[in-house]
Amino acid sequence: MTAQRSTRQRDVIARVLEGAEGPLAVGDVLERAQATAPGVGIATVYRTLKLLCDQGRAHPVTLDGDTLYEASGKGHHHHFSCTRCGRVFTLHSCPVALPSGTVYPGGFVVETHEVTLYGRCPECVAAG
Amino acid sequence: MTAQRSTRQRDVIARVLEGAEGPLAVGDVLERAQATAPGVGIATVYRTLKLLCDQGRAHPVTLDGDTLYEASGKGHHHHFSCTRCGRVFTLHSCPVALPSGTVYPGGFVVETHEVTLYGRCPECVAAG
DNA sequence: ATCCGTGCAAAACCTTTGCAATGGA
DNA sequence: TCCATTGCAAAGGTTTTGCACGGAT
Repeated sequence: MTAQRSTRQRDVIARVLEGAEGPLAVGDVLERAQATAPGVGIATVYRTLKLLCDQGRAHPVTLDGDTLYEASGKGHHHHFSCTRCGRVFTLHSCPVALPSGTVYPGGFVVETHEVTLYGRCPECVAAG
Repeated sequence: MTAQRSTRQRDVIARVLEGAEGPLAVGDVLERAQATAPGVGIATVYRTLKLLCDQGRAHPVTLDGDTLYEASGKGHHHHFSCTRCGRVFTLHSCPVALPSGTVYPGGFVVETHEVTLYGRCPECVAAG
């Protein structure tokens, strides 16, 4: 077991994920982290994200080919990807009823599921 | 509108996608295309996949961080990823009822959706 | 005969890694 | 003090692009 040190960079990056409105791309994390801690390097962001994922404090979400990261422990949820502005939002209601153990037609035993909705976010709907 | 030419490479690549048992990675497409047309370059595969996607004849699927491609026109379907053997299956029934235009809680206007189920495929269930 | 499409190699990206310097415990 | 962590830059891997040749119309 390696000793973990608490550093300003790690705290800032963890806080960026926790305070986000949805999963963030590495570049977004870097940008937001730099707003609080100028000088943070991209390598640190990658290393810290990997660390947080290994610790189970965050996890990757691949959406539309991009790998995004979000903090764990926010309960069961899904994502909405805006086809106009590209932002990804977290949805707290779930459109499917597939409890673990459900047998899907064809004999597939479902353990978990992921749902992603695509469309216009409220702001983009308002913007026409 | 640019004129489209029919070439051996494009035909072969399109046929590879259409004949696949599920979505394929770029490397798989290259490998299978070369079995029929030796000498096909990776750049042509990328360019042709992009072309087919633009034409709506194929589309990308990102699964577990990898970008895979599959032929279009196989109807509305989703994917089941087996957590034991890693294979991806196509599911022809849909567990969500979200027609285009549905307004989701929060004011999100849904255009399309993607669902991926994870669990044990029939074979892996049988294998214990 | 056009000029689009191809293969090759270089370029552009994204992510990881090596290393000396920094800073937490 | 020790050594994990950092920033930089170089290395790796993947995808895209520039260019001259080949092939479809």
